[in-house]
Amino acid sequence: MKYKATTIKDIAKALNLSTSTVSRALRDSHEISAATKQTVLEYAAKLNFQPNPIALSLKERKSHSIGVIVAEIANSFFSQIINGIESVANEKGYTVIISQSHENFEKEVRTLQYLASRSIDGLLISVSSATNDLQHLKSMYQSGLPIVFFDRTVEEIQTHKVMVDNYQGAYNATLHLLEQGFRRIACVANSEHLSITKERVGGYMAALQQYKIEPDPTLIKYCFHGGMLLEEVELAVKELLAVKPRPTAIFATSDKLTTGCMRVLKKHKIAVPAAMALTGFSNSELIHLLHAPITVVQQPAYEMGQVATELLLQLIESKRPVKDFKTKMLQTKLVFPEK
Amino acid sequence: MKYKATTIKDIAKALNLSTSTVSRALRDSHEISAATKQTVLEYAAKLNFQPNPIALSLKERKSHSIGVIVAEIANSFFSQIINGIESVANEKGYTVIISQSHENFEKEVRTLQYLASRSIDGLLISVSSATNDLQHLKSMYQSGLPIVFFDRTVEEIQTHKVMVDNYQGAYNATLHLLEQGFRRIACVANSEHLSITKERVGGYMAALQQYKIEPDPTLIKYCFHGGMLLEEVELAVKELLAVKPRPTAIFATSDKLTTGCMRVLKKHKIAVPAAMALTGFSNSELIHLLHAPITVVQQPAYEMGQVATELLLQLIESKRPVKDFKTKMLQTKLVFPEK
DNA sequence: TTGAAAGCGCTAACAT
DNA sequence: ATGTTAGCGCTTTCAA
Repeated sequence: MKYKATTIKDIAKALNLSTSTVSRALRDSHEISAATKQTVLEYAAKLNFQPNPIALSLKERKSHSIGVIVAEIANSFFSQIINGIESVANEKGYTVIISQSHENFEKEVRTLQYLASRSIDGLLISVSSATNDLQHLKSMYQSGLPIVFFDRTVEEIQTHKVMVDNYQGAYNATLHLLEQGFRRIACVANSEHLSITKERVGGYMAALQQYKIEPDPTLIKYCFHGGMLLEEVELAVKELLAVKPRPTAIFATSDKLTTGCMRVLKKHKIAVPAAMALTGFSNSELIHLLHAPITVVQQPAYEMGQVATELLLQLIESKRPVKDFKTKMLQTKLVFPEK
Repeated sequence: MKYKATTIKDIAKALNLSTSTVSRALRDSHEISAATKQTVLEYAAKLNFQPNPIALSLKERKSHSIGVIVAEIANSFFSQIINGIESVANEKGYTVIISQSHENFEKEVRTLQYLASRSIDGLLISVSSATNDLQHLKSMYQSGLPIVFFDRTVEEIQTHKVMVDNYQGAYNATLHLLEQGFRRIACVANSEHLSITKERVGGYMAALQQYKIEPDPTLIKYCFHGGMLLEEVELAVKELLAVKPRPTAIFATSDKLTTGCMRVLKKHKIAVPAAMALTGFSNSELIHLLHAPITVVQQPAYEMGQVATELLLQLIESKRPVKDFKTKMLQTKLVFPEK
């Protein structure tokens, strides 16, 4: 029951030309007379002719689509990144296919296979918190799929990468707590596998050391599912509350963990910041409306999406194999509560 | 620099068969010997053969992709709907292409054209708050594109529709305010064009009338941009605050408006609910963490996405033109603050 | 300057 | 049961 679009053939027939001539006219070739070109163009415009992208793809062996894998789109940070990705991709004529790993390794592998089966021309990925084995990405990469990592990058694969200065962001946030007088500062971190976790925990520890405080391993809790399961955050916070002497502040290394901690603290009726201060990474637009106004590390998510996409399209459209890979590092911003 | 995938031809050559035989083996045709089928299947599996979806699309004149247009993905309500859409679509082998109108009419028109140019097999849409003219949708529909409307539907186009019982949801929320003793209840509504606006304002008025309160038109404010511009919400709230006697409660008809009102009230240091009660539609997962715990009308967004997609795929895959169109109405839930 | 023909990967009607 | 061929819509040699 689908409408049959006009093809180059229809135009050729109507104008008594060959399909190649019509094609040339539309592609603005030089080997064609101005008059013929004119006729074809006018007729095509009248019929609102649109070249069939699928036929084009088949011919060019390019789908003009790129795949994106994030943990979940219902997360301000990722949805802002996606907006940045789309702004660049659409402008360059690429379709964006968005998939979610839900912080699940098997889902990530399956979703990558799915994207590959849809013939994506390239991939943008922020790996899931459960991803440790990189075989699925390595084999795709080796078979020629251009990949750009953003946010959560991986060491083992040599390609373009875009992230924020996680170390500095975490350092700033922790320093802010220290400057406010907190000394027992705990850290609720994402999965230990992730690049961002190592970098952010590193920044946290550096700030402590700056204040001559020896980082206490019992104050660092890792959440394998990145906060997708509230229970794991609850467990982490509970354990922290049991540590003696009790920590007085928490630094959470991701959006989901920041709001997760908030949720748990509220549930246990622990006032923020009176009984427990809280700060963390977050790009939520509702952050200033939360019952406890907290300071957060904000990432230039939109920009990160744009930069990553530009790099990917460069890879895709490059004639020769690219060997010079860039790692772009953007700056975070410490955002204080609106008074 | 893209990897060249194995094709049916490669297999045929290697096995000394014709492409049609290989094709038949892979498609599990009956007109083929078990032995040959076996050989082909094994070889194909070894090479990890994946049929080229683009070639298939060209052949079948189907892209196996569906377009989705929502106001913005960085909105819990919509991202939950998208999750529902993807769950059904992917299972049935369809790719979902997500686009955002950002509540802008021109963007919606452009994005629809873009989707059409990508040969989508069908469209799921919640129209933008700025959409009044439906020509773009009508002409697509008339030329044969299957469309299912969800959330914000339109009267003029006869097709499947999925939404919640907006009237009842609004009625319940307003009634809740009335039961708490509020009598001067204002309404901050979305664009007047939208189906959801009419229905929700209708439910709001019905609840008032139930309490023998004559709805006061000066207490109803419409936001053309659906709250995308905080200024319009601020203006609405300011105007409401100037009305004498001043309203004591606000019912907001959408997610963006509910949080928008909250933001404005906070900015103007108006305590919620002491100085102004607030309730409204919202699917935000952070709603219970807000500084003022509010009651909200929650929609079964995930389910809405699933139902809409099932209906759309039905339309797409139907052999004969469908004439019997369904309008599915789901129920909302009034969610109270966690104590 | 234009047309004819091949080919991208696959399926299916038509031979054999 | 298997092969040959045409064709989906388009671009691009190669001929004229």
